[in-house]
Amino acid sequence: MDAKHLLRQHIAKTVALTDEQFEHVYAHFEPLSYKKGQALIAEGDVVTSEFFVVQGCLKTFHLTNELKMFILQFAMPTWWASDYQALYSGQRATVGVDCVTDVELLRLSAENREKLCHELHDVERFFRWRTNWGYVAAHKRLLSFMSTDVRQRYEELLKQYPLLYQFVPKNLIAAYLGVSRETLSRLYQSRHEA
Amino acid sequence: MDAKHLLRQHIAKTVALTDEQFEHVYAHFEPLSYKKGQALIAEGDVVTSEFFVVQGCLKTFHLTNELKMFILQFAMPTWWASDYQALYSGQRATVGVDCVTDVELLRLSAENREKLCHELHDVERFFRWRTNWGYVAAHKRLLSFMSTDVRQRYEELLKQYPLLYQFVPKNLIAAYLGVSRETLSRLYQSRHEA
DNA sequence: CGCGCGATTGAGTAATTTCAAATCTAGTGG
DNA sequence: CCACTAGATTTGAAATTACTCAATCGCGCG
Repeated sequence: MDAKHLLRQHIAKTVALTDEQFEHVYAHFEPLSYKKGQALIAEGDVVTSEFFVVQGCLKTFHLTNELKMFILQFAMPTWWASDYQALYSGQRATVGVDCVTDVELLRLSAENREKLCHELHDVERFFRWRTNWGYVAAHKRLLSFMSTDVRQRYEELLKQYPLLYQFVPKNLIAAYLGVSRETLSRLYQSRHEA
Repeated sequence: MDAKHLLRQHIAKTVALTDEQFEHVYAHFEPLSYKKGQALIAEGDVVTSEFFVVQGCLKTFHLTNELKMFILQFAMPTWWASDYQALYSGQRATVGVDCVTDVELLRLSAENREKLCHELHDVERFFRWRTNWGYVAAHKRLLSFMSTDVRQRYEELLKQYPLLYQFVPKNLIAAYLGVSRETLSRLYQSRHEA
């Protein structure tokens, strides 16, 4: 699936754009490719864009004391990623975004997003809904983080992304779950036994 | 500040509505009063509305095994609260919303929200931005939950809501921070000493 | 063959939880 | 005004859990 069609379908789930409208919208995106390990946003950056993942996997994360990494989310195809706090407030990035695998993505600047939202009511609606789902996902994750133990979060993660487990190093999984890799290692051993 | 003016000002921070437009919008809200302890949404409910807090304080929370309570957020005046997952997906509520104090609020049904969003592009924009800020806040909280210890989260909470500490029972504070009330109690003792 | 990196294992330590008991506080009725 | 009760808060001590740090294992690559 190429970037254009993927975005087309993704938007179509929320609002119906005519072909011309979509062409106009699409013209405001910039297709980009990155290699595994490259950074799209580093902490401290000024953030001007958000990214729509076409292929591959991104992670958004935060480093404490330059020591421990915490992963807020993995972004798979059709997901969006950025430091939205920085993007909307103009502050410096407090979270980084980089490539877990080689990725193909579409870049949209905040400027273009606002332009499109003004031009087309339907685009504004699309972004409202997209953000809504993001909000719901963030709350779900917060809740899962607060109220369930590591064991359960691990199960949930495997259920949600069966693939992730295969190509993502265990220390990243641990950083997503919020435990040390040693603890994670011990967890899925006892799981395998059961 | 009465409900109408508060909502007016709140919206004005994002978009400029004419008086007639605002009157039209306001007509879709229902002013309501509740007493401390009353539930606006109980887990398992079908959710049809969201709430704009005019006065008082709400909490959104989840109960595990009917035993432990985890508070996702406190909603103060000009904040919105609901189970947005339930509201947008039609599923049953997984989080409850109830009154920490006596509250005055404005109820907006999902139906009316969508109607208004269709009628006025600016209202759609308002809700996009509102949800954006909610999304950012949720991520901030997730990050704070993952990467900082209880002690720091406690300090942050006090800084963010100096008032909260006075009228909210400690067990709710503990449920917000994600620790037992015993641990919280021990924490702010050693803090007082320092 | 050996190096290097990710993953695992072990042992000791630090922090939080749980459960139980003691203490405190505000509101009520006598 | 005081005693009393219910709910909230604090304290203590044992048990659990994850963490750290260090050592070992396993495997791919030069």
